[in-house]
Amino acid sequence: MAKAYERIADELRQSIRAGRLRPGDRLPAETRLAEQTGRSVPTVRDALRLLQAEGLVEKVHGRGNFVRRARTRVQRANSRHQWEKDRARQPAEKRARTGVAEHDTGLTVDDLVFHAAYREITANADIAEAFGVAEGTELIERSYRTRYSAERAPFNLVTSHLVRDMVAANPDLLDETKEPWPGGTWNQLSTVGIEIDRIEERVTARPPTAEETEELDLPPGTAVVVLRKTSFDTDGRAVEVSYSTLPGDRTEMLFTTHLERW
Amino acid sequence: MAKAYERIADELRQSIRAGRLRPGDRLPAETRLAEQTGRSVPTVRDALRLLQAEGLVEKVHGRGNFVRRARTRVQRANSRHQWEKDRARQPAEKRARTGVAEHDTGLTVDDLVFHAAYREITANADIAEAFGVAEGTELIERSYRTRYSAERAPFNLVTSHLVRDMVAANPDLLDETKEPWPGGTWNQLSTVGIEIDRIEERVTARPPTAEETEELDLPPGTAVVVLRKTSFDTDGRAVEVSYSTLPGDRTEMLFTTHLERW
DNA sequence: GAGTGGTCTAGACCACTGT
DNA sequence: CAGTGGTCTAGACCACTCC
Repeated sequence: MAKAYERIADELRQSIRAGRLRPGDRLPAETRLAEQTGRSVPTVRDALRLLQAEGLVEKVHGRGNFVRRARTRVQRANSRHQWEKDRARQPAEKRARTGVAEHDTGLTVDDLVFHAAYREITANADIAEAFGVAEGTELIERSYRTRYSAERAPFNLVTSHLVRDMVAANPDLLDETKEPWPGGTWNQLSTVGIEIDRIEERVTARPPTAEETEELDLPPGTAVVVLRKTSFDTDGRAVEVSYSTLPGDRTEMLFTTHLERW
Repeated sequence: MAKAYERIADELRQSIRAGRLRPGDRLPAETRLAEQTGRSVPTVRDALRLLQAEGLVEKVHGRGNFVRRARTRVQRANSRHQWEKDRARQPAEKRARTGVAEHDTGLTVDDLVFHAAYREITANADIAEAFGVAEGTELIERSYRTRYSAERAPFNLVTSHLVRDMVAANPDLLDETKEPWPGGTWNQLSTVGIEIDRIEERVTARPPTAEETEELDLPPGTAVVVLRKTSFDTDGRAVEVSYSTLPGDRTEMLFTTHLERW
């Protein structure tokens, strides 16, 4: 004997899968569903919460419960790294025209809004290990936010770290008012003689913290994807460590691996 | 004025972050928390649900609510592909000794339990496009499950597709009783003259379906990571398409990208 | 203002865990 | 068995949306 809220959820789930309820349609009001099923409103709400967690239903306060539409996805391919590397040595005029975010989304600079902030911090154990330096080493921490002009919430939160001594030869790199920098980090590093040779990216998914839910405007039940990127120069030294927090429901990552021939 | 359940959640969250409640500790009973905070039990339960969605609290029926411990992670690196390719041409005795799952987990074949099942299906639009063949083309669909011997639930669900005509030259590839095949798919394909040259992996995260929650024994609020892998041979032809469903809270993926030198 | 979902109460009863 | 969380009820009142 199944639980009441599961049976209600099953019925609605089937209506959605069978197309009797289509994306964007409003479900019957909670009080109405309670009458129809002969259950109390809280029990109906338990069923709707289940469907919300599955991404099938979206609750909108004051308007109703809706069958969820697929959201536009942002693709991010590791081929972007070679592209960024190539772009870093283009003339300044060409570098300014498009950034890696536009490369990923296929949009122009006018469709996107950036925000950058710099801070000086010291390395914690985790970052120190990634860079292979002592804990407490001085770092530049740069935080980036990117969003569509048309939307309120950013689609990523990026925190990037550089070792201060490694980049201090070019004082402009310590100055946030120079953002956005044409050609981005890759060009910045090239001004102090650093060439990037290899990128390691670690991808995990986890539930969002309360702060991330707020800032990325995540619907309940959506996970965030955390991408930790380490860039190594031609000497095998880690030169940049960054963390990207991405909304799990609208991010697709594409990684291509080339193999040695037999 | 914050909502009651949020205030209760904040208090508990702070106790956990400050270390007054440590991983594995039991929280006060729900009735007890209701008394302490002067709220009803359902309101306390709303607070606990919030913390559960954040991965901070684990609810155990009949025992209590607990501060969640970090779970053991399974790492999966794209260096596994070169490793698998190399292994495919080792002698059979060497191939049998260890598989790619052991390579990822660092365990031996005795720690892991496999289950394989074959089916013959026809290509839907999505898979047909990936293979570059017509819809309705005959495919072999193979489903794999892997779990730790000590645990009930598998840590992945894998569905792999091959075009039937491409592999029919070796009838053993159509026979599920030959599993586990020493050297895996890579060796299987080499028996019909296929060498894999390039791998594309698409990673997304999404809420689990009701079936996946059941089969992977996922705690509520945990996302699944879906990895869609396409293998291309030396002629650039797609020869295998597979979908892996992984529990988001215990999977880390590592991708290394090598770049051209300046 | 009418209709919607969001918060909260007070309590009954069931299901699971450990002793 | 005692103690825990899980399900469910019946309803009050608030907050939001749209007309």
